[in-house]
Amino acid sequence: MARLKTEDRRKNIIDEAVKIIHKQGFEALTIRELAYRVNVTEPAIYRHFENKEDIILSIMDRMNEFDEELNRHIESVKGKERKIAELINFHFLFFEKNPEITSIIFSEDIFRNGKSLPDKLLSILTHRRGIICKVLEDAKRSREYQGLSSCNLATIILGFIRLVVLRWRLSGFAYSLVESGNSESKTLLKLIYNYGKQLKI
Amino acid sequence: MARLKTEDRRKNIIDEAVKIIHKQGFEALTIRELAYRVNVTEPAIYRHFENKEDIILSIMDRMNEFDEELNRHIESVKGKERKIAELINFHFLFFEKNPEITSIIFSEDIFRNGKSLPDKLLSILTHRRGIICKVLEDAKRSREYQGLSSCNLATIILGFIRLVVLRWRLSGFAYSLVESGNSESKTLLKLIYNYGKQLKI
DNA sequence: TTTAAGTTAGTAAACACTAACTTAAAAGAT
DNA sequence: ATCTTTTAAGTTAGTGTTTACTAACTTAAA
Repeated sequence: MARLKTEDRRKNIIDEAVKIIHKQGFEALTIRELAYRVNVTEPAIYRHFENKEDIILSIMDRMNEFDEELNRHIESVKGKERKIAELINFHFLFFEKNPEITSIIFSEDIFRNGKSLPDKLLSILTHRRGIICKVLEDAKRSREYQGLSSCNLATIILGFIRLVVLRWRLSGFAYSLVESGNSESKTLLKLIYNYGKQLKI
Repeated sequence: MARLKTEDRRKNIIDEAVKIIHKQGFEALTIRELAYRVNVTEPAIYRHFENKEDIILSIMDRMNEFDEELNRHIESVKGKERKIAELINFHFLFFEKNPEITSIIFSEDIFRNGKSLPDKLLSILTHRRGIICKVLEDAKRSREYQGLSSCNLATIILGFIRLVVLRWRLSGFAYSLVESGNSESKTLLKLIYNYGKQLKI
């Protein structure tokens, strides 16, 4: 059996764990299934993780992938005009390219049990919301939109994105999220961008 | 042991099942826990339900409670002016009054496994979306709003509501959903209602 | 007396995990 | 470069508990 250093094996295990959740649902994430997918025996898993909760905490850390990309995106649109449209599009692009991560990001019930999972989840979601609010404040400062509360707008935008993604997931990822999502978002963008124009009159 | 007719016992069992999911999460819904809560032994459960999946299908039927109330609400606002605002408020009122049902309605992953669960879920969600679209078409016909696609608007509104409710749930139902939700929805209503006004100019 | 709901006493399988043993790979010695 | 020792990753062989569920028996209610 080819041995991996614990760093690499941990990544290998979490990669497979995410795949299992994505394809079969959280209930299928057993140590047995995981060991099978990783091609080691069950006890080998415990060489790298203390227990199952430890594994799930590491799965949650995968959400950081998204947050990192989100921050990169935010840096890349500084100075651009339609930051909101770009932000929405970024979400759809990212998720379409990484469907597996939607099985973690949009499945709050997975992380409900355990000692430290709920707190960690709340912290992650709060932090991300903060990022979006800041983007919207930036957009507001550069007059991309006016007269609206940034954080309330964040709720509208994020809620919209979540539902569009959920429908895509429930369809079995059966169509292009980017096309469908951006088509639907025209209405939301219309509302936001034209609200500013109306206020100018 | 006081015996109930199967009709009553089934209701008793599903009531308790919903409570378990709400308080402890889906994972806690074992036949053992359920029997304990109902005050019968495990095999007694099987007098009334074929198997666990049968139980879960019946839990899903509880979503009909909401849809029935939704239809009642729709009937009661016919002819009124701000149907959209009323609709959003209805959601928050209903969920605040029935927090347990949010543990079913907003937990798609629960219903992921099993032979018939995913299809049933999709059917329920599609049907409900259809209802909301119709309400919005009605509102459009009575010029409550203009220039927007009803179904895209439904996505925006439903997505918003879902996220507001999710945050309430994650807070441990720690504040008034009606107050908080309606406060946040002012921005969305502003967008929708003012868009119509802008088009008139 | 009959029926149907409830019980006791299991069943097979799965679950998360441990202890002791094995061995591949890295580190150290020559 | 080669050999030896050490380390850490992987294995076999379990453990105790829980899970969904069944068969046969009991009993409340019609």
